Amino acid sequence: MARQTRKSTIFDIARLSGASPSTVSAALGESWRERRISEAKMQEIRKIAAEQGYKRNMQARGLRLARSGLIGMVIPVHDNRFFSSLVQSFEALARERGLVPVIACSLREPAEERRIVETLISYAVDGLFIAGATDVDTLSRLCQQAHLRHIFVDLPGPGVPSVVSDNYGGSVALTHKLLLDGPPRGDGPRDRIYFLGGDITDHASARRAMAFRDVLTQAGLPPGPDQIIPCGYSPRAARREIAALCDRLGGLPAGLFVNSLTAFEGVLGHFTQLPPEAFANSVIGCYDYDPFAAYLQFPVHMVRQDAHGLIAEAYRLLDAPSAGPVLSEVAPELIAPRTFYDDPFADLG
Amino acid sequence: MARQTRKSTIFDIARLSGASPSTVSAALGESWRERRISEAKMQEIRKIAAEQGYKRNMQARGLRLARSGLIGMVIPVHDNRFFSSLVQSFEALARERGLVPVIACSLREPAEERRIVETLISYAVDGLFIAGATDVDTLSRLCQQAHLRHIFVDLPGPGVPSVVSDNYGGSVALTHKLLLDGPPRGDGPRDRIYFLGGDITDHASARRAMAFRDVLTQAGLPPGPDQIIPCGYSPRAARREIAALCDRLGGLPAGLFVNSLTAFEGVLGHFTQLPPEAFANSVIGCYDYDPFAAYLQFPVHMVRQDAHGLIAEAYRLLDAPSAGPVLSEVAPELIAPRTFYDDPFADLG
DNA sequence: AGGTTTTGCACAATCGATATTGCGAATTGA
DNA sequence: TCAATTCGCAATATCGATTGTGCAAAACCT
Repeated sequence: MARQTRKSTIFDIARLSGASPSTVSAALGESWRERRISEAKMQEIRKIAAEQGYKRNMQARGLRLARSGLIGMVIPVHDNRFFSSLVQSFEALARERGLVPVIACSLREPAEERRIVETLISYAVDGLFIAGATDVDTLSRLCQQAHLRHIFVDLPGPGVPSVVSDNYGGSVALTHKLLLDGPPRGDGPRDRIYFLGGDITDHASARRAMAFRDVLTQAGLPPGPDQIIPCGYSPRAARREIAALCDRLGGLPAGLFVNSLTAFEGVLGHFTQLPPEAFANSVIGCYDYDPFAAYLQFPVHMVRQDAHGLIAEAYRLLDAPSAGPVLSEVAPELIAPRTFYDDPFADLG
Repeated sequence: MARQTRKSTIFDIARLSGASPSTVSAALGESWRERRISEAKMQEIRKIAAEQGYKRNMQARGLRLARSGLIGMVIPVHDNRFFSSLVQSFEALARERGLVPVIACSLREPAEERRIVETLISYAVDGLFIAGATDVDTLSRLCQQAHLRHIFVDLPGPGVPSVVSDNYGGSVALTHKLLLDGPPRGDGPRDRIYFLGGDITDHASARRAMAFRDVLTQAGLPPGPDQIIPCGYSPRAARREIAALCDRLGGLPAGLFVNSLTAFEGVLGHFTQLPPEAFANSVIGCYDYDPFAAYLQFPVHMVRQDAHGLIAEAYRLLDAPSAGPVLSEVAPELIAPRTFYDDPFADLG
């Protein structure tokens, strides 16, 4: 609390306590025992440090130790339930380990992803989680050059420990639901099920689309190429595409598999302009869960990815240098329409 | 790209280029001109550095310069549309300034808030945004001791630059809506409007509750003490309270003002167990906006806080050392039920 | 030509914390 | 009682980048 104009350093504490800087350093850290600082001295130094409001300079410490106490995470966007849930768990577990989380979002821009990773390397982060990255190869190369332990989440990296959802399994379950819950179908275009959103070149979307195709094919309803519309993750593009589709079909299709919450936002933007009865003969599903989206005017089947499980597994892989599988899959959960998932980790705000 | 086992430093680049470390430092930074490094040498050094995959050590740099290039933000939770929108804008604007955002969430725990701020001070962040903090006085004192520029967002700090929503105005508008859109009311308990959620001891909730009270009083319907239920921000508590209320009233009240998205999540948890017709004679409003919440089975009036505006204003105050008002208010926007707010800043994922 | 300024860079100090080493004094052992 | 440990701490080097200072050589001036 002392009235000082400069932040105090171990040298100030050393002067005030009559000890040497190295003793102060040891006394304030974990190592005072093995450095043979007497308990009395340790207590005294800590008392003075507390009085002075001393806080150790993590830059100096990090420079000396060649590590920072920071742990980084790259995500595409923040304001999306899936990614913000990932972040929420990432933070909690980081804090548990005494690490300080640094989160950056790339807006899915490869150049931005690169810059972020380079920056985090500059700050000597002790580990890096990369979620939903587009240019995984480059990022992984950067990290390896810097000897930085890193884990890919949601989208797997090349030969690098990765944790992803069981996208195939989740998509199989969701597609089944859409088939079974839908109205009895003939073979007109409006009787089909459509897959909308996502980028088919990324692993997650590719797996989901593959499952979608497989289930439909098995059911004797092999999808045509127009039934898969990977229009990216932008709400706007999704809105445009669903509007165009409804135009073509003269109404909603029998089933719609929306491949992300962001795309679903766009879809919703279109739906707001339709009368309630427009949904009567459609079943909607969305890969990813949002508690509000689960209770819309029309029933929505949702797939809830286990964000906490993904992150917990990612930390596990980060700790085990090379044990365990390179690609770890975590099962998602199919949430029935109008079901409130009572997330134990969400009851905190 | 060189095959090296250690991260390269300016000394390595110096050796390779035949220049001195100080020259390398200048050549790689902005100051090469004023330090009279010839353009040829500068180019040569940069080329070598690029080849070596050199990245400067921000800890060393930060230690020397007494600043870090980091900018911190404390929020209560991530997986909440309001805060994740704040974070999204915070990040974008930080990146624009060449700063690296460090975000930490406190789960509204005063002790955690303190630890976070202390930690960020240890890392010498160049500025700090504190959003939705509970123990503002302590946090502000910590920052002032460390000579750390800081701004309170959402909840104002004591005599410190703060940016908040016009909570009173927003609440007046929302309460009006609930009054006007509701069914014609008698004077039974189910004809009243209730205010649910939030912590009345914090500035935002207090202002909103005051506006709620004022509007009802002006309308000749002064609220009883039971009509304001500040049960905090936990979904679970809100769920419990709304269930209890419905029990007492024998159904939903004529109007419900839900004072945060997290509380609304809990309310929804209860609503999922009610039949659709239960909402027939009720009007629901929620302070804060979520695109999915805007399109639930029943109409919901929402107040969308201008997250981007709040953050932009906060950066402005952070830059202007003491100019401008200490408390800056940003107007929120009332969003009609089933309206899709097309956020230009959200169309990125 | 001889002095002055400018150019282009090297040297050394510095930021704050930590780990290794060293060195008296206290303690132990025989 | 004297050597051998052990104890408790101080000195010192180090992490990597930046900045003030110094010093030759080149350029300029009269």
